[in-house]
Amino acid sequence: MPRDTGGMARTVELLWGVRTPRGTRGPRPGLSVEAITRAALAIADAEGLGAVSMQRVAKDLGYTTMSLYNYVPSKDQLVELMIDAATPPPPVPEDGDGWREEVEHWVRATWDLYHAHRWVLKVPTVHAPLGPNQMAWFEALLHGLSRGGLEGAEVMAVAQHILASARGQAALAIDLATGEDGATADFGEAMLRLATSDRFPTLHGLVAAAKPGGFDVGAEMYAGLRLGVRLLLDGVEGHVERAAPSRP
Amino acid sequence: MPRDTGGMARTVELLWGVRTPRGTRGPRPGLSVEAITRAALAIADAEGLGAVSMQRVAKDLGYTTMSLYNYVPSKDQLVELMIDAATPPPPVPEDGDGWREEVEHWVRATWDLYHAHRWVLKVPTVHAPLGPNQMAWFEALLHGLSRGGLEGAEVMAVAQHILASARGQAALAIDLATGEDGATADFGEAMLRLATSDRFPTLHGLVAAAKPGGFDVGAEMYAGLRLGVRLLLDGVEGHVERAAPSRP
DNA sequence: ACCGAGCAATGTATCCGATACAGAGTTTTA
DNA sequence: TAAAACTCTGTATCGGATACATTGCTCGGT
Repeated sequence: MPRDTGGMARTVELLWGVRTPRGTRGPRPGLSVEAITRAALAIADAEGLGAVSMQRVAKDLGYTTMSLYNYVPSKDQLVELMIDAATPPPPVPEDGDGWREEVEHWVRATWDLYHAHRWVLKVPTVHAPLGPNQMAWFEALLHGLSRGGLEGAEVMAVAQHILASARGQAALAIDLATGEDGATADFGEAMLRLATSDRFPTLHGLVAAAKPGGFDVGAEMYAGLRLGVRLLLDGVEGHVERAAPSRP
Repeated sequence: MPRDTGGMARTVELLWGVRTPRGTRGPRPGLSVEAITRAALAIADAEGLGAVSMQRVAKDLGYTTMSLYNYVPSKDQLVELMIDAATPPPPVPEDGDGWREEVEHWVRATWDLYHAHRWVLKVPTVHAPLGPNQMAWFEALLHGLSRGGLEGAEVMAVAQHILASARGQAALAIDLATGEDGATADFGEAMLRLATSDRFPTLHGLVAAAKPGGFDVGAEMYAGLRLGVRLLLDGVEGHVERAAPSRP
């Protein structure tokens, strides 16, 4: 259990660069939060989260391990920073797009984002988007959704719903595609052998039906995500119409 | 990076109790996979995943750390076992229930389940439900959904969608409620301060609107989850009707 | 009964990784 | 120009996972 190396206040400070204005004394700093974050991010992108250790980051930067602690209070915080740093500006909605298209583009972009930084999905603790970039990304989703006509709290609920789905599907897809954790390619085999028709009738049926021919897990799962989102948005439309039948 | 302590084959073996029939020789085993799993589970439930170490589990059982490795090839595998062990038999659909009710009950049960074992949401790598209990739980969802009239692959897609949402919402709710990782109660405050109306107009609006009065995060978020699921199921209904308008 | 194969438990040792702490050297400011 | 405020460094501690060698059962075959 990591100690209270600052709590949320500190995290936020770091994420938003509101660093307590350290005096102008002492030697010229050779490092910076940004440099450290960048280095860590590079490692994670290239070799996975497991390869990111304070020692490793420091070595890549040509400094001592402990020097990092002058800028970042703990590794957990560093990971926090990495996540935000991995998040680019959100997709810009195209001019003619309806709100549904805007949302669907967002979903696609999110899918791609997770694929570009698979390690993000391995970070255990997930909280609300705290950093500026994460927040901006989420804001983009809210923007699209809010055009759909939902009431305040509903927008938030549906947004979280979509975010969770995207994340979950991406995580699964990546896990199935990359045979990392031991959940490997021979997954279908095991499924078929284990999901016997007596104990798991529905599952068995589905797996058996899907069996014919190896298939592209990624594409398959993205299609699934897409379908889910579409159905959800259908539901949203219906809901909005029902609530406010006063529309031209 | 944990070595290949068995791969999925081994994992599955363990989860399903298909242990290679170890000869009948040698001293009477004092431990068992089940006992170890139970002990670990108890620790996690009581003190969180962070408190679970091989040393700790062994100590609780009154054995040496290394003796555990006679039964469980690695800690990762143990966690896998814990997750499956934490999953009880799925909710049984009540007789008069329509398929939507069945699904919604499932969602509720899942929500409760995650709350009963918060640590599960902190396990980084998530794969398809592999263990028998996990599989049974998922099967229950598939069962409900399949009654809705979706086509094979669609059932799977929507099921994963729902599972991901439930998991995501629960994770967030728990994270906000439990001030664990540093994301603490003063969350709303920070939100308001950071989500300025110029950079995050929509978010700002929503947060500001929701502000009046502290509120029950848990209830609030469950309502959100529920709404999302309902809208999704609305979408499913529409989709099914559209696809097969031939129904009494 | 007897012996050796096969296995359970132990104890010890290694190898990280995070992070506390105590200098040593560098600027700045009073 | 000395003290203050820092940045880096080096070293040390504290877990945690897990390899390995050892000890001592216990059973199956004689």
